[in-house]
Amino acid sequence: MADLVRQSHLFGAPLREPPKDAEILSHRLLAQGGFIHQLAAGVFSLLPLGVRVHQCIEQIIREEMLALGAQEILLPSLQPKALWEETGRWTTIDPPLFTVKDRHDRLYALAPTHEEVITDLARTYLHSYKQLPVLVFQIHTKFRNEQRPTGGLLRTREFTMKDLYSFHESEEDLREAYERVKRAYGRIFQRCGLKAVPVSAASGSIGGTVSHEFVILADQGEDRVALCSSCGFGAKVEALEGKADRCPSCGHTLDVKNCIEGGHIFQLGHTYSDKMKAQITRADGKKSPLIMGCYGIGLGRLLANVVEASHDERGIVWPASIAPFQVHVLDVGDGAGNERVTKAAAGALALELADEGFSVLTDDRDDASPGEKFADADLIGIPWRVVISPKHLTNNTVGLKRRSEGEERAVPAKESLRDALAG
RNA sequence: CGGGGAGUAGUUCAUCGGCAGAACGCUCGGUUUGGGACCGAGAGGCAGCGGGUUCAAUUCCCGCCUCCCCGACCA
Repeated sequence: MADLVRQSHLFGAPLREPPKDAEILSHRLLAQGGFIHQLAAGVFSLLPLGVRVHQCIEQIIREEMLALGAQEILLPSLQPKALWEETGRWTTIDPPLFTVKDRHDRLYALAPTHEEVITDLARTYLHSYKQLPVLVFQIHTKFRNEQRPTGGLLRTREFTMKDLYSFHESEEDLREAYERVKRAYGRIFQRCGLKAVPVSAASGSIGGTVSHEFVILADQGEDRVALCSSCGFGAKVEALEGKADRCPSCGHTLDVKNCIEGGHIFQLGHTYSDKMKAQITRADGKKSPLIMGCYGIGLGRLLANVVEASHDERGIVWPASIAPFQVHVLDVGDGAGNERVTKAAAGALALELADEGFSVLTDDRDDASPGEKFADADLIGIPWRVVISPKHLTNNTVGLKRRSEGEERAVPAKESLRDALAG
């Protein structure tokens, strides 16, 4: 199935000027590039370009989750008040719940996280140690009633999250799974083109004992992390009780740096299973509470983090693994009446590439000048740019340029182009 | 939730008591074409909402709503 989109019909074209409210760089580039559109404070639509990147991230995460042996589920966002009262979080969770009433005045929470619902399922379906360990995950919408959303996609009130929950017979099993998930998280960020490091963190209103955040080092980050250059220790500054100047592990001086949170994993233990009476029968015939872990990554934030980390003065530079398209085909005339021929050649090439399995965006706009097409291509940030012009047609070449590199080079059309794109 | 700022054309912004403006974008015609081209003609507005002052309010006053920024809190 050919994956080909004509830019003349793209829903959500790049804007000449960024929206005035976009101050954070990733917000500006994503909004100007036509990836996202803001509806309300902290509430965004994903336009086709944004959805394509989002889906690439989803796919990477899904692959890593399945590789862990996790099974995909889909849990409801509407959750009855009574369920949240079992853990006490109906009133204590921070930020406070978004709530809605049905026609009978019954109250529901719009789920900010799914520990209650998954624990309810676990106590229904898990009864024996023989079923354990078991890992389940979903990629789904979360609602968080933040006091102040900021930075475009960096902190929103509605967002897509991958949340994974693990169930174990013992704390030891939990720790083993926790380490496996931690490694998978490292791979996820790496595959998305980000360098993220796991550091000790505070558990907040999720609860539990041990937790780690995956943080992305960034000057404009709103959080602070303390790193030890000597032994590799790292912790969120807020998680360090008292002094954040010396490493609690080896005593070396700590470097405090700005960072952005990319993911958070928790060893929950039996906090939720105690409150919700989720128990299994062990080999010795006795009952014990399920031991749980939970693990989250915000997809929109991850997407924004990639833009923060990978851009230049002209626009976004997508890593190939999550780019909205693989190839951007541009036709450029020279004023000698060749537009029709050039456009036809570009259209044909775009279709061929799409038939061969490349995802292709083709800038077929009649009324856009070459400069405008180049500027938009740089802004959108597709890894490969292929230019068809009368000059290239004459020489039987195409202009090939990597978004991440400097100059365009002429390559012989057809096979050479395939080789270059494949390499 | 405290402090600050802002709501006028699709977008970015002028006008600051007296018939609603520009640039860009959009439509039509023509000329252009390798880094955001040009000429001409057009369409496009309850000036966030509600009240008040005034002969007259986009403009002054009051209330509300919304958005942004800085703080305190979070994937």
